[in-house]
Amino acid sequence: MTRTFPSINPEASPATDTSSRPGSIRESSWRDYARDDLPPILSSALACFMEQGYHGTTIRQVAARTGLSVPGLYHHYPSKHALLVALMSHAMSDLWTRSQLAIAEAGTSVPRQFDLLVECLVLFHARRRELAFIAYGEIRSLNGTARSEHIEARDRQQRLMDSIIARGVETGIFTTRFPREASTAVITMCTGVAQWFQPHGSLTPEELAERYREITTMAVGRSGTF
Amino acid sequence: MTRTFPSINPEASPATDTSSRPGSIRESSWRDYARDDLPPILSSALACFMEQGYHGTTIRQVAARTGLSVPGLYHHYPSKHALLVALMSHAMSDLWTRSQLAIAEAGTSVPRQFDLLVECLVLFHARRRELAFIAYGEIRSLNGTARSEHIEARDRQQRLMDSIIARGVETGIFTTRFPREASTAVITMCTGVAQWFQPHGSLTPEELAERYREITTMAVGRSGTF
DNA sequence: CTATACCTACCGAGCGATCGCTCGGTAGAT
DNA sequence: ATCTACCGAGCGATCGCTCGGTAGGTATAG
Repeated sequence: MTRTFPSINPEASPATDTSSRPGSIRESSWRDYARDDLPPILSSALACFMEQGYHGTTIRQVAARTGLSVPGLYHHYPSKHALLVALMSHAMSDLWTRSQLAIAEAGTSVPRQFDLLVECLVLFHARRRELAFIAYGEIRSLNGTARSEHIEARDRQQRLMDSIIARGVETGIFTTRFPREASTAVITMCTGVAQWFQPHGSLTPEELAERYREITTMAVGRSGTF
Repeated sequence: MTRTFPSINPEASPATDTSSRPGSIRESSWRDYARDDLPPILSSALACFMEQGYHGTTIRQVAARTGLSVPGLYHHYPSKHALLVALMSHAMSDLWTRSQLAIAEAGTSVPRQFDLLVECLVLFHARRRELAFIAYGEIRSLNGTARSEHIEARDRQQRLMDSIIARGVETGIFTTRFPREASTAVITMCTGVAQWFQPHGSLTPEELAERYREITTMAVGRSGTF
């Protein structure tokens, strides 16, 4: 029943190596969005889901976009639902990995943890806009265990922000009277970026992250100078 | 071609009159969500769209939920798409009407306009949670002119907040360095309420509106005392 | 007062199209 | 001989929608 389906070669480009650049021995990898490692079929599925939603997309459209026949597609994924699950879990695990790296880089300073987590969230939802859009908009299209696992991953992400803000309020660094709602508001702001950000707009993801860092900082009421 | 389709009687309940209560001659109507005037068919469609999305919902499900046959439903609405259009335009015009009433009540004070608009937005997205959820999540399911009209209505809502924050920054009442992004952030926060608010949770819509008023006030950097 | 006409508000049955998915293959590499 | 990586054809189910009705109310003519 539980067959393993191989995935199409995730483009093993041997030429460009962005991990080591002259001048910097080790960049923070959670800021790096140079390579998009989505296999071709998932990339096609993502494009279709963006345009028409999960239920509005047919398996034939995904196959045609990839240059495959319908049985050719089913050789790689057992069902239409599996395409959505693969996209969703990829999105949530990628965001979780980046978030943990960002917080690790921040060390023990709570305001710095807050700053880097906001930066991480904004960068992800701007750079992986389509993936994040689907991950937050198609939850109700998930069935069974995949749905509860996705919601658990989302709640875990929320608790990360909750705990940072709660610690900031305890130590008097953040002055907001409503830590829980402020956390929800900050998370909503950052994930909402995926719903309006335009890659060719006037702001780069990095510029937006800096502005959102300042706005969210004011929202939680950080004491001291800016 | 353009037949007019009548709507099912929007419940003419003659008994309860909530508009005039003892002690207050005229309440602000934009805060009143006592009566939900959605016709039965649209109410069924909304429930189905919430559970499975527009494309995931069949016309037979909507009909069965209303207690009608399929042709019976088509007597009232010419197509499945028309159900979505009716829900969308109802949501946007209701929100627009309430927003204008809120700002009118605020008078010429910019901070008060900001406060009441935030309160109006939070109340709407908490009290009309399902309607707002569909209105922001099913835009891509809209076709033709309905889509562009909906987007125009959404942009008009955004400009309302933009102009208030811009005036606040000009007069020095708001100190944010990024009025445009702060406006987007505030709108995203408030509309995002529809994605997580639970009617039977620990906060009433009114309590949440008050907390969000304070959080958004800090986000735009209002000068002076709180 | 009745007869006919016309209206709204529905429904049983079903049409053509399309859906997710599968069967039974083929081509090439190992 | 066996594996991966596909494909042409098509199956049963379901989709949005429609055809040709019926039941009951109201309006007008005789």
